[in-house]
Amino acid sequence: MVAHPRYWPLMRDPNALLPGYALRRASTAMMAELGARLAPLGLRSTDVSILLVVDANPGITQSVIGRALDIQRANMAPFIARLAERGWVARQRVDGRSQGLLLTPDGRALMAQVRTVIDRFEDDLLNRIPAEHRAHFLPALQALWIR
Amino acid sequence: MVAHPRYWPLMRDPNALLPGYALRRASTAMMAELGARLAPLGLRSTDVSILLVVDANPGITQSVIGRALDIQRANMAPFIARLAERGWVARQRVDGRSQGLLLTPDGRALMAQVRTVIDRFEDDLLNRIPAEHRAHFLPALQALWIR
DNA sequence: TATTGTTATACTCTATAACTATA
DNA sequence: TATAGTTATAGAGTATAACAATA
Repeated sequence: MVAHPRYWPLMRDPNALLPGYALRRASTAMMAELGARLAPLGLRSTDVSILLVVDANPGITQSVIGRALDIQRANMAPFIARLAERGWVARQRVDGRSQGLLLTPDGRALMAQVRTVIDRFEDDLLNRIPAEHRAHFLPALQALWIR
Repeated sequence: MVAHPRYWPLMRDPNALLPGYALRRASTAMMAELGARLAPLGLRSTDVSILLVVDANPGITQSVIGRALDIQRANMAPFIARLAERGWVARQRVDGRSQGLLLTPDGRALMAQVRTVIDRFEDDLLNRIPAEHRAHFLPALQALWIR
């Protein structure tokens, strides 16, 4: 009889040596962690990405945000609708088709809390990386998606 | 009148400076790329992760694979069923509850093709990273999810 | 003609609960 | 009592197609 798989003796996982696999596992682990920290604010990570762009670019439209964050127009609609419904984002007419987006006073108050969570999260993430690799992390990632 | 958002002049994206955000964008970009390369083989990236573990650990059960790859038992079932249905993986009794998994001859032939795709993909991924950052990439990622 | 915002829809991935059969 | 495999289901994220109003 074979050893019971529950106590598998020397499990070999070839995936762990593949940068692509490690990238996916690291991403899902960190996004789960971030999601847990944002849940008390009623936000998900995509909400935060959108709010940061609106805050830095008052009057921007959801189409432009979508192109920057690589989110389809069709998928932006419910995100913005939810942020507006909760009173964090306001829409102002740009022309007959477009509406510029702004943070409301409530939205700005929320962002103060968001920044506390994000700063802490990013700090903790970087500190999990051994010091000698830390400075290389962001440039390496950016090379994989920017442009 | 404001500048039309389509031609947004100096769009500021605070997200691009956040390691956590860059990690997510890099991961989704690379997984989309891998998905496109695996599609001709009728495989998705999770199939490949599973097949690599089975190949390296003949007789392993799907529960043990799930714990290694962080896939819920309930979500492993349809993956294994599909791989067995296509004739790439065979099940053999371990005890009344468990079944050990093995690659079939067809499965081994498929793996030769899979390895060609994966080797090329991982090579291309690393080569997109500037040389001075490259060696730091895998150790940094592993620190974020291993253990 | 092209673009914005929107709805509808579908597919994947992920998470939980519950069931059976077995240990 | 705990585990393996399974089914059902629900929530996200993501992709395409289509439409009305507008440029």
